[in-house]
Amino acid sequence: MNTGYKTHQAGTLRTDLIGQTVTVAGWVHRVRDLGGVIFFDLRDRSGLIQIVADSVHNANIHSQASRIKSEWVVKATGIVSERASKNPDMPTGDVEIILSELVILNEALPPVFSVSDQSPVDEATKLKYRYLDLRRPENAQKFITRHRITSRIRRFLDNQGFMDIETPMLTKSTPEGARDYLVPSRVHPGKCFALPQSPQLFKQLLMMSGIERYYQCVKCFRDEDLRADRQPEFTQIDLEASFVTQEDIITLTNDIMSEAFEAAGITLPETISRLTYKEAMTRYGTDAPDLRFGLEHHILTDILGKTDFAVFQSVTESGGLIKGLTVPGGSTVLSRKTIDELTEFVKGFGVKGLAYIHRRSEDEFNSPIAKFLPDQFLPSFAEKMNCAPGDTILIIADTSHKAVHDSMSKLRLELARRLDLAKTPYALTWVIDFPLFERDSEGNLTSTHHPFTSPHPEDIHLLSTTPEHVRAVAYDIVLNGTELGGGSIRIHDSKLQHQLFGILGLTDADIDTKFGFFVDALQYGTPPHGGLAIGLDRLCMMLTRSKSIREVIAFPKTQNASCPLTDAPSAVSASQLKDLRLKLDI
RNA sequence: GGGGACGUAGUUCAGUUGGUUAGAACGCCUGCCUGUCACGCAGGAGGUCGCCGGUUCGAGCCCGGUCGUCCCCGCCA
Repeated sequence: MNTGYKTHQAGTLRTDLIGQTVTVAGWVHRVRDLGGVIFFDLRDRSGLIQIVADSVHNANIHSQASRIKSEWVVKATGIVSERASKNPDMPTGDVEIILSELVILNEALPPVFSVSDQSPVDEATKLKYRYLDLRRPENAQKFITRHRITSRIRRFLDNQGFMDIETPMLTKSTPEGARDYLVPSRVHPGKCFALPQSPQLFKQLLMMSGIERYYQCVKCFRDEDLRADRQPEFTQIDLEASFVTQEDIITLTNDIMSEAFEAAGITLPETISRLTYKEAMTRYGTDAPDLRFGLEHHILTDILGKTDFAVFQSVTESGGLIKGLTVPGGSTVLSRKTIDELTEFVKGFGVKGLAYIHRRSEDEFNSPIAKFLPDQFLPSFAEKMNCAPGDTILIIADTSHKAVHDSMSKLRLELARRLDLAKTPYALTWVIDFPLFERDSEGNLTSTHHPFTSPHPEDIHLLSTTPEHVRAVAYDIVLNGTELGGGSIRIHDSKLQHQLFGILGLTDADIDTKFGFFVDALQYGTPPHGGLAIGLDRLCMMLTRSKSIREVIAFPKTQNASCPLTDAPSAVSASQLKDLRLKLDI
């Protein structure tokens, strides 16, 4: 980057430039004033270079350099020289610039917090001065990585024949799904646009438009509560293709993952495994399992339901579920206190308790429920559970299957965290064969994925009889227990789409108001099509080993969805409200 | 909507059972210092203990409320 201000990037200077005169420009990172000689590190996006001003060698330049302070913006010219004492910790540590000309481009207030070290800062302060926070090299590096990932994926999709097409940000509110961010229309008093939760309908319309392959790195908006991995506005790598099968999308996405991991300098796991939804729920209790460690669940309803333990009996008789898992080395690692803590932990997910069986040695077991179990039951049970001497079996039983899956899933993660079991840094898996529908809290059928997802061809005959048994051609990709992305093959037949809306309880009038334009379009020659969306922020978060999604978003929101830097959202003027014909009721 | 943690100097934190003048490190200011790289040394400035109210002879500390930040549950097709 050779510009009017600089001949070189600070972090790129090496011994091959010794003897050359260079000009660099950037921020004063850190000053070490020894009196007669001043060292400072100049920082630009590329890194740091040490600059030295010597009072004997050049008294004038030394006196100029004595003024500078942290975060001043300067332009420095001098000869690249080999250092007398090299610094092996710096990429540029073999050389330094002997300062011959210094231009102070801008002075700066002392930074509110240190840019030159990585000391923690309160989140609100950090975000209020995000431009200082982003100067920290470790933080800036995340955006360099994010940029590399994004541009690699774009280039890959370009090469695969995908076209980048923009879709509207001002669009129609859809009542299903997350809460919409609304934008009132001035021209249409009382009516609102919604910001898109995803470009779902538009990308399908693009397939109907004959585009065949579409992608976009696109902002999506959901007005729901935040989490460490959730922001109200986030970016998806959204793609859709015509004349494709589930297998095509999975293969393509595996290649995208390969590109992304490589761009981040991380070796992609050798295998990207596949689980059906049913397997995932049985073995891990969740549709987004973390496969970096074992601790697989076993379903024990049949085995333990017939024992004399009253809890297991009553749970089984009322159609409940019993699950267990084996903790290697548990009888030493899981103290009484730890088990009590874990019991409290699982109670938070709606179950009443946690049973344990320590296998102290080959045939010595220790468990409060042992007395309810038949003679000679434990050794064979332990074999079935892969419970070796020294291991522990943990068991949860409840009438609510969901509570058992939930609590066992969270227990599995908690155990892995406490015992540091995740030895593989990354584990990717596909989860396929999702159910097409699930029941909401009132018992009504709702779409698991979204209402445009194609039913599994083998299950279409079940639509009218037992819809909850219908599988969808829907697939999620899961990285370390986090859902990274998901998609489906869509319905391209308007009659089937109509039938599905009907099963979801939509009347013809509902369909017409909400999706009329879409159902219309389906009838004009829709190709078979399908696609997927990858959460780019989450992907970058995981590939940069960040603790929060905020670290890979340049200007993120706080947990209450506000921005300390701009103070958004903020009150608007009476005249703005008047233009929109809005009256506040607060 | 709910549960939990936190809020003290510019920054990060300590602050004992409620008791005289609230401390440390880094940063900042002044001076000294020619090979540092977290430079070093000496000195100095810097506080509405988030805010409001209460209890008390007395509150950074106890109680209530409120605001802010984080984590989680609900929510996120």
